[in-house]
Amino acid sequence: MDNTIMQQVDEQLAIIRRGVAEIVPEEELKQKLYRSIKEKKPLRAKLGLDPTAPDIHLGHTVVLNKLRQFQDLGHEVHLIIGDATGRIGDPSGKSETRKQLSEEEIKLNAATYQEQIFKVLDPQKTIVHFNSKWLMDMNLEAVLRLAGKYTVARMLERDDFDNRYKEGLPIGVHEFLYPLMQGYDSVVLEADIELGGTDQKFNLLVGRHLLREYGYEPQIALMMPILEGLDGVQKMSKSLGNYIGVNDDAYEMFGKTMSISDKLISRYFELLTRIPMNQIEATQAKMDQGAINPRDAKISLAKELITMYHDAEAAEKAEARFKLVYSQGDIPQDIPEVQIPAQEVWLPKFLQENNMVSSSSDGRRMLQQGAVRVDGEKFEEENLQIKDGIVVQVGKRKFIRIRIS
RNA sequence: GGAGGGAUACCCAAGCGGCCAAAGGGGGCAGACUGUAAAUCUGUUGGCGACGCCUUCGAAGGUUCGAAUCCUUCUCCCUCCA
Repeated sequence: MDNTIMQQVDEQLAIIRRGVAEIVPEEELKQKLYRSIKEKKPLRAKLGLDPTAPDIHLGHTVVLNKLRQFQDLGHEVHLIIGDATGRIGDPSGKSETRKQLSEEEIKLNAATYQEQIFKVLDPQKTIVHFNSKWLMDMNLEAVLRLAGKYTVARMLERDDFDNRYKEGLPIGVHEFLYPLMQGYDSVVLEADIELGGTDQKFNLLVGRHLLREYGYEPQIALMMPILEGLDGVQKMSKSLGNYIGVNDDAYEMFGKTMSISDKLISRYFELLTRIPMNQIEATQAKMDQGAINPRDAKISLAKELITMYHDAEAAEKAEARFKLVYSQGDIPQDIPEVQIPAQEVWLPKFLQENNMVSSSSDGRRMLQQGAVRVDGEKFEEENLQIKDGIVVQVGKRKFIRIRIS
């Protein structure tokens, strides 16, 4: 063992370990790193993407950030767009069979996906593959050979299958093939390491198993934690509406970040930014002592995120606007406007038409609950005389400015 | 293939002839408090220019003055047996 190399291994490992949930097995990773440095041969790190949801949010970036670190350490990153697997739909965590996507949809999603992903990854150092290239050409014999590498009992060890099976929910036979296909991708690429969320553990381990079965060195499985959404409890997801999208505008990002739970601050710093760990820990310690207002920590988190996905100037602007609106209760400048004639409007309908409430009944409720303001003053009448430039507000964050047409 | 059980609003779950737009919880939204945080408290949570009307309890029919509730058929799911 060469000590200089060992030192480099430890340095790399320290970076790689940041934020990870689990590395299986870590000892093998060390060996691979050692060999990689010694032979100056980068490791092949793989991430499979299911092109079903074209909008990526910060939850997805947890694993992308990790990949980026691999790139920065000089390793090779292979991105697999699962256009073939997407035809099946990953059964992970699902209680029902997913719908299968058309070729068109997948192409479109894949393009959007890549564009967003390169906000985190270095496109120069990323190799993109479509797994239909090898999966769709497999003949029945090859598929059967692949299927023969795994057993039903082992498939059923998997939590989501197991639960579905126990609860008597249907499991399509084709769904058993999904982890095998994903694992086969690793075989084709001869992956050294595959990344994924903890929910991918089973799939990653199948890949490890298959590499061995096909006579290659098994891949390392590296799992990143699933990021909690804004509520701090449930995982960040689009369908739960508790997410920050990488395409969100700067102000939206700022607002959403400010609304996260305090206990999430350090976690977000750790998993979503490149701020050094010792600095994050120091900030946390100060918050615990009361030396720093958690609000201020959140402001710097928000600015950090905006700088990553937009730029520093946008971050400043977002902060300024935020302070104006919420800390001082003022009405922001750049709010949507509507042109209408000078007249009297019936607010429940008016609010609905401008998407500030979901129905006129809802609008009435808002009025009754004192949630409606006109030019900053609480307004409880149902009818409003339109004047040029007045601002109507519902709740804390919905504004509209009226212009006479 | 046979025998039972189930499907209720965003989710879970009561209701089993009128008092049911449908208990309760979760979630959401709004108000108070704040740091647009958390916790807490309060209100609200189908639609309609509305003290009334319209649509909703898996689907379609039927019984009844009146049905989420009873009957028939159908769809989907579960359990046991083969």
